[in-house]
Amino acid sequence: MKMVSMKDVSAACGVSIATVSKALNGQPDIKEETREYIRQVAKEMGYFPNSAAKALKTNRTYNLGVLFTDESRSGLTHDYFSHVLESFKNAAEEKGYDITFINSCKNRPNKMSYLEHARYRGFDGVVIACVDFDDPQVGELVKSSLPVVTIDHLFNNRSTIVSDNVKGMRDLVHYIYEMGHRRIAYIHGADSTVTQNRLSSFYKTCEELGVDIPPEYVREAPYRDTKETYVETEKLLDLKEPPTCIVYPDDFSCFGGINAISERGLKIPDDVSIAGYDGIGIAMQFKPRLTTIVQDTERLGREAAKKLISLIENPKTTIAEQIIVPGKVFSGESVKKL
Amino acid sequence: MKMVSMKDVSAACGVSIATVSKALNGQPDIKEETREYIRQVAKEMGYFPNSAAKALKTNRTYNLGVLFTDESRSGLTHDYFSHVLESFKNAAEEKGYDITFINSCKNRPNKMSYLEHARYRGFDGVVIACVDFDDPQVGELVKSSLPVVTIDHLFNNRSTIVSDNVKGMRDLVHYIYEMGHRRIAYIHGADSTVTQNRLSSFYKTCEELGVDIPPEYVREAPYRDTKETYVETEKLLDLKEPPTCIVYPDDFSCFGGINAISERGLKIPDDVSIAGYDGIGIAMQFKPRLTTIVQDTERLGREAAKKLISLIENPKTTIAEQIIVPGKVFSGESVKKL
DNA sequence: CCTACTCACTTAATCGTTTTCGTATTTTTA
DNA sequence: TAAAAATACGAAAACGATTAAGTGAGTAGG
Repeated sequence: MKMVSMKDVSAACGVSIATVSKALNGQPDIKEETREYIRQVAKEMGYFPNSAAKALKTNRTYNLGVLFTDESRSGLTHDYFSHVLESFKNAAEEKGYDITFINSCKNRPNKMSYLEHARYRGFDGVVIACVDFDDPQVGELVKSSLPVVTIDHLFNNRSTIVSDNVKGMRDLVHYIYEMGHRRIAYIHGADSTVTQNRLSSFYKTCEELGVDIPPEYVREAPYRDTKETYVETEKLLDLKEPPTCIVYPDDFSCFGGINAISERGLKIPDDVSIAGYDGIGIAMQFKPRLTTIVQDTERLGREAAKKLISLIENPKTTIAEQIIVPGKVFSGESVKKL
Repeated sequence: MKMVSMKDVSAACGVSIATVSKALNGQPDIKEETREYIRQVAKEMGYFPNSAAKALKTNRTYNLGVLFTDESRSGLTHDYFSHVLESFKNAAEEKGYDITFINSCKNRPNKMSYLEHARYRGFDGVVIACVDFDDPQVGELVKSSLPVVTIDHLFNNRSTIVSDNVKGMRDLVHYIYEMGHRRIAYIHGADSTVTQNRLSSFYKTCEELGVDIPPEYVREAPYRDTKETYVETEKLLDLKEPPTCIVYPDDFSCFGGINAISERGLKIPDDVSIAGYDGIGIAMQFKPRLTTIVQDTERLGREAAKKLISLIENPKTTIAEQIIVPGKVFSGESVKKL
């Protein structure tokens, strides 16, 4: 099926191609009735612009690149990031942008770097999340002249949208403290900006509250790994003085802890309290509902899109900044009042 | 930053643009040493093709459109479909295709239909999943001349990849039957092809097995809705002869049932058995692990990509067919041996 | 009535490729 | 050795849009 082009419309209207272009794009030097007529005919003929031709001429694709992979290869199936992406996508679409994935170069037959891929496709801008930020290819992308917004990781001179992990962890610890807990353990995720922020905030808040955290209360398990949290939870429960509350890397990995706890015949929260991080749907619906920090994924995605598009459309006046999106304590039933 | 084009390469090499194009594309009428030289120079100069120009000329974008929305607006955050999409994406990338979302037209400023959007972007093909298949816009897309593959829904003359819901439900019912259950309830999802297949398979299998299903054992709740399954589960438990096993629309919605059951002080599976459908990670890890049908999302996505690309690259020899991907019973601990 | 503007449109170049059709040179064939 | 055929490359026209510059008709001003 042949696409109808401006040429066809111009022929049908008896005007030049330029006139059609201007009429359709709302240029001022076209008489109102001519414009209406052309629009009418174009519509009837089923005309739609050809994005490739438009992009070639204008150097604008109205297409945004999305770099969304992580070491655990969870990609789109990652609860947190899929929500952020969904929101990013909706916000971008509202402004007339489409989104395309920048792919893992290893998959590519002709292997391009992320940056090369972005240039090849002519993305107007790029959003980076959930990746290994130490990857040199990511660095290349960030240092390029493309508009870039990162999520949950700060680069020099770049805009970033971060979930407020410092305040989040702080609020969570405060909540737990106020519920009367003093023996608080934290199984934190693998090393990353996010983890560092949460961890240091955990220590700092505990110190402020005068809560002493023995070294064996702080352990590590990868994000979203129930097997590891299962093991670490066992170790915590085996301590001669076990914690009264355990904070997990994220909601998903909580379930590993829940398994370990209930296998010992212990009840949550009566015998042990637990808390997660993220606010994924299931954790907040399943009884006992999980006490957690709900990250505002909707806003994270929306702000990222807004910032990126602003960077694209008003490069002069848009400043690189860090936008911090607060989360909220969801007080489920998994932390007991002591 | 200026992109280096073939023109630049041709100037640097002292050959014509045509020669550069041919050399880079492996056309046969270029001397081997010239080709090597041009390739070398192009590489050094950091040349990369411009996809828009290429697409304009060849009418091939190596970009696939993905239509992935559903009435509950869960979009990317849908467990099942995000897994299928992830796999589709990986398979497509391996063959050199990128993927771009076809968006919900309501978001578009200049509202295009799905088909118009697909034509505008020049997608080589389109995959459709998780949408309201009765939407006239979807119909328009399916009836168009674009290569189309649908997931979990069959259209005339189109290729589709379906999860084998008939066999899946059959296997699940058989498993439950063999565990000794005779009073089996089924809370099915909202009406759709998927639901119809599962439901009729449920009835048929029960009949074959000589299991009588009283009408009040079959209820409806939307997919992924824990509140509704909670309510329906209560109704089932209130029956004078409650079921010994309840099958839910999907794993996620199972958790609504789990809540209802444990709130009554009943234990799973000792007092009531339950089963889900999907095989989402959490359900299979959390104790008692859920008995469910694991849909082969990896294969669904992969087959969809394979079929779509085949349709694009070998339109003559590729036939429209229905590819049925079987699932597997995951026998967790949520169905008790009676 | 002549000049100077506007207005509304057209001409033509251009974006970066691909591809058809030449054409000049070399190689093969009779 | 002359004609035919193969080889290696170039010129130029597209693809579908945008846009600067140009043009002719109508209007305004003096």
